[in-house]
Amino acid sequence: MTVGDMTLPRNKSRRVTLDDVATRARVSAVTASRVLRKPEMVSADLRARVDSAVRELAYIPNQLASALASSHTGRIGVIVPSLTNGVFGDYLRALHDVFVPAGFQVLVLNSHYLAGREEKAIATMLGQFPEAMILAGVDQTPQARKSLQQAGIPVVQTMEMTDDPIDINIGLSQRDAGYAAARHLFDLGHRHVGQISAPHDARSRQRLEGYLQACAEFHATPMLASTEDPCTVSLGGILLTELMTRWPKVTAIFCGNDNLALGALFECQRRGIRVPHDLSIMGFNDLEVSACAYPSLSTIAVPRYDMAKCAAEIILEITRGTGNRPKQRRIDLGFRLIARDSTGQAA
Amino acid sequence: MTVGDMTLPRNKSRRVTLDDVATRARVSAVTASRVLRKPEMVSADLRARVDSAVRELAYIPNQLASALASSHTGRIGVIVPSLTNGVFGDYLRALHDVFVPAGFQVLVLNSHYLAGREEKAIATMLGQFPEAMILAGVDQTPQARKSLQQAGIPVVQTMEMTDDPIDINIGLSQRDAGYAAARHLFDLGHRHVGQISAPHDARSRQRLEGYLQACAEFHATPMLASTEDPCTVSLGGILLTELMTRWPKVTAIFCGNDNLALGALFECQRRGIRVPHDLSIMGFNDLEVSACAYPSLSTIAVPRYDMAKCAAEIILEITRGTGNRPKQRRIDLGFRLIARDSTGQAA
DNA sequence: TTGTACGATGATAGCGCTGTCAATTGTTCT
DNA sequence: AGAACAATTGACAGCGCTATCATCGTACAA
Repeated sequence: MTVGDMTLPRNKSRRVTLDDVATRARVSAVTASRVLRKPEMVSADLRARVDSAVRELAYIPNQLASALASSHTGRIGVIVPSLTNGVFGDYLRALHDVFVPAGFQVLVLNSHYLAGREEKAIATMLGQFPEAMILAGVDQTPQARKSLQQAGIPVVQTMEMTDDPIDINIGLSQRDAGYAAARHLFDLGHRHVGQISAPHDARSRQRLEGYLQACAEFHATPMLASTEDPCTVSLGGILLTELMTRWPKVTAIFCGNDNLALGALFECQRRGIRVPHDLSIMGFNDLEVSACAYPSLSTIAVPRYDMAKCAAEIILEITRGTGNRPKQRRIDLGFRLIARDSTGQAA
Repeated sequence: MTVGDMTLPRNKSRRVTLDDVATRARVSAVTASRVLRKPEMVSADLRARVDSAVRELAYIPNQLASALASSHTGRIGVIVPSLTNGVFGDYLRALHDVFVPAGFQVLVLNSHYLAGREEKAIATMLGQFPEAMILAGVDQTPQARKSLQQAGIPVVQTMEMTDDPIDINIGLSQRDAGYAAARHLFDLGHRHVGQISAPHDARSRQRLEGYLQACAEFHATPMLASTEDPCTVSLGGILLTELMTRWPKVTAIFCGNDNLALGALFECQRRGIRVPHDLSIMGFNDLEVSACAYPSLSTIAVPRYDMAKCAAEIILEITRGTGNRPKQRRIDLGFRLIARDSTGQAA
């Protein structure tokens, strides 16, 4: 039997453990552990030995054991209503950009725009002992709120504002943004302004309220088409048709989001409705596609990257820093109206 | 001191543990554990006592400790190159549809189309001790392959086919699909067929090869425009411009994916190029938007939902069933060509 | 030389839970 | 009545890792 054999894992079917690495590097398990966590505390010689043992054995640390022993999971729990919605792409990217370099792991769960699913997702997530939680929206169930508060970790609610945050709240006023979108159309001289939406979440409804407020201010009749179906691009076309059938005089339309706007735009092309000459189309979210559509879509840009980045940085500050919390618990990051070619002066 | 005090967690700042529950219910920790995992093994009396203790203390099991002790995490590791790409929406949905009802938890990590990131993601994931891994693509690094093989868990590579799977392979021939797409254009009589792509992954390159094969068969000159930039809709417009500047005679174009096709379509609208009269556009993936674009986009539909579902079901069979593996390690689920309005006969 | 300080390394004891098997009880059968 | 058995319950020993403190050696001041 060679030395090489001796230092191989004794049990072929067993996973490689830290002890295997330590044995092979002829150091103690503690030292091997230190090489992985605080290399500067170990001499160059041993560090090299351990490093090569790790490589040779293709050792992968057992994070379960590590987390259990250190009561430090290095996990951040994130719950979003949808993974595929372009909005959350930038949002998750920002979280990764901040957390991954800081040595944290981002765990994402999807609530599918359902409060019940969100509550379950929160419970599941808490069972993993995340060091902080980031949520989209502010309408968690009472049960979920209670669990989150008991967990004793930083909790950031994002995407919209609330007067009563669980912990920290970073977002924007969806109502104001909806108002601004509608207002943009009224300011262009339109008096027959419709709205289409697929309101799964409170945020869609708040944007709708903003629209209604603008209608009231301009003494205009609200003209709505909406559905409970999940939001898709083709739905934009369907809702547009529905709206224009009911209110043929519509000259401008505010779409609950850019996907609906895109669907509406295609439907206009299909039906020979010129945009913006015959109909102005306003979107919401400023997805990447909106800028290059033809005509390019006017929309509202929400600071989704910055929102998530801000949330992440605050959590980092609390978690690893001196544990000091931000001065203010509520941060409004605002929004930007982006007027492009799909909206124009009323005839 | 009352009995109530005695049964509260001794340390206020500590999280409630199984021992706290057991103490309060006046049973042993093992029994408390059984009530949670195999209630039928415990008498009704004790079960009730433990249940109420759990509720009163708002006990949340520590999954870390549980997993460490039982070496059964109930987790499925999934690594996708992108979360926002519409393709992976259906894919992840299928995985959830199968795994969540079966009591598994789906952990998703994003490799951002980078082999290095994928290797890291695989390592991270394996550190969580998943009971199976599902990967997109077949081009894992040698190091990653080694780790996966050592892990001794089912590994399913999806989205494309390989002759040398790590374990199980479910997908389709991207090359054949690319060939079919290009062939569709040649069959319509086009002889100047271009291709635009943003080939991050091997799959894009294989589709490109399929295109090149079709070109060779029809004695046509390959006309390519591609970039290393991340794929966006607007990129479709940019690449189309590049292609048509270089080869003005192009009458048909095969786009590496539907996003590029959409961008190309908008660019055509912008420049007054009629689709399909002046230019036929062929996409790939059959995203939701493709069917309702104007004109609707011809494309290749890949069985992304079925692929993931099939992978999930095989894993379930192996993991919980008698451990028997599928008869064949390689499963080709094929693809479908969907001819819509964006492709037409050559003039 | 002796003592002190400090950096590097190791021994030990859990983290919270579950697998295993032993102990206890009650039940049924001969 | 006693044996055999099943149904419950508990004691114990880890899972793989890290926090903590003890130990060792070396360098430096006294």
